[in-house]
Amino acid sequence: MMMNLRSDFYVTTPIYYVNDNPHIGHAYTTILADVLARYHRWQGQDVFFLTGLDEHGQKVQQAAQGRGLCEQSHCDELAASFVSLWQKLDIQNDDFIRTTQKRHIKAVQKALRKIDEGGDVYSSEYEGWYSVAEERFITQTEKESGQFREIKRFKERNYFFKMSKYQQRLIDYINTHPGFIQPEYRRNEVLGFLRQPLGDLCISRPKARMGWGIEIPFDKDYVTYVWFDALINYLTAAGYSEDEEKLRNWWPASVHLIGKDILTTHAVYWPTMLFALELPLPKTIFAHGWWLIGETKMSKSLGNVIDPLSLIDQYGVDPVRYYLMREMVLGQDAHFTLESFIKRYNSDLANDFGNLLNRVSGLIGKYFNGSVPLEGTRGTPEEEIRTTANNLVQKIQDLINAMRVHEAIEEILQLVRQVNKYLEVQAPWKVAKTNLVRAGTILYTSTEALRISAVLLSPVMPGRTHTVLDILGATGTAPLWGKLKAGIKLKSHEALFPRVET
RNA sequence: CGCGGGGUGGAGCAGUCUGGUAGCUCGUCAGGCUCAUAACCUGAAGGUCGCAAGUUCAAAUCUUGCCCCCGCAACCA
Repeated sequence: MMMNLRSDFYVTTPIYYVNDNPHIGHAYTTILADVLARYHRWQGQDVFFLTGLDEHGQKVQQAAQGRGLCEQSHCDELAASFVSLWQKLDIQNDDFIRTTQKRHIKAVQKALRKIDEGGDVYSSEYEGWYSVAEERFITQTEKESGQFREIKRFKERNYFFKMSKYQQRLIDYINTHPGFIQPEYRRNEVLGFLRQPLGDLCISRPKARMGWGIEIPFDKDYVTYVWFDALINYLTAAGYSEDEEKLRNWWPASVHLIGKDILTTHAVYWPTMLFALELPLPKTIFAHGWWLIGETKMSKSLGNVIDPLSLIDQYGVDPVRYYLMREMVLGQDAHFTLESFIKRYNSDLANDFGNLLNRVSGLIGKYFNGSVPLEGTRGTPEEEIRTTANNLVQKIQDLINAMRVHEAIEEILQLVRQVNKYLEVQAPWKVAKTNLVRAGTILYTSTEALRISAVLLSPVMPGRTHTVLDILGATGTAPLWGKLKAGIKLKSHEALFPRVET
């Protein structure tokens, strides 16, 4: 990974289009960004985590009209629903950009002027098939698909960005920067795409047809088209229009998280735009897969289609964050089912992690009056646990830097399982009857390993891990072996993750 | 032959680059333990590693051919 050449970390989600309410896809990307941001903060880096909304365009205009609202009111309402979801999901973003904000309008117009002055913009008549029903141009293939109504031959003057000019430069860049587009097979897809001659990008819409957008600074009859508007947001928030100092600090972004559907726009349009703007390219563009809800027909007939977000109210936000992060395999699609959620919840969180807390706190309560015992002399089994825990810290950092979140989580759970096994073998409930000092060593070791697991899991489950650390009297401590203080009275508690009976 | 990814015990994945007893989680069965959220621990059953041929002392791993699944293929968030 070549992501961390600097000590700071700028992570973005796509800006979400406000023609509909937020769904699991939005939630997933944003949680992933939040988890990465928290891990990097925890590593001591300065972090800038950006998310936001794309509020311009025809579909927003239509959605607003359909609800009998003006565009801005419609956007404000949906913005509120996104913000409240982020609160519910424990998202700690540093900025929330909306493309209707003044700073963004300034940034887009500045960028348009810049590429125009650079000679990369021209105006031209575009002729093609136009679907009146869809209110957009369609391709020949789409026309032949028969899925579009009221098709007309249509001619329109528009502004174009000379994207084709940068094709070879982009190919060279991708070839010399292996980590730029991830996962690797997405990079190959982009390179495959770039084997065809690249066209130029239409970046305008006449106001007469679509007025809800940012006016083009050199032609008052036009607004800029969605993608040109949207992509610039990553620059706006980094200070492009109003703070050169800030821009130098944060640009280029460390990682743009995106869904696989918007790979081309981010891996082709955006880099060529940045070339034209004479700005460096983001270090990494990472495309993840999609959540499929159940198994289509099967789950429908079983009546199992549920809104994943509704699980938050029932099970809490941490298990939902955990499930989404653990279940999605790098870059691939994942299946969301209630069954797999409960399985994951019970086996990992209730049986392994939560139950370990109950075991150690119960034993310490019984044999040490609730106070953390002295570590004493470590034997071979204790050194094994300690070594695993110490090595785990570095391993987790490496996995996170490599964007392998689900593997990082699995590694932490391996430690938890190892400690459960260790307890079984050492049986402190037997040892305590003859050798209390030795029992103390066993329990200190187990508790300390649990504490380190909780610290390492905290970016994924900030709430419940904080509860664990609070019970152990160890909030804010580092994942270094020995930070757990002997003599601390454990707080009483309920089951951390009550088992879900099925 | 458009480009690319993949096919590993019932399920989901790792291992393939750097050939050499096929690993993890869940599930199933049997036992153990009893501190714990009927949790935990141990053991077992279960795989011709898509098919075929080749290279090699040795192939899931390298080569070739074939079959099947999936993604991408431009202005559509």
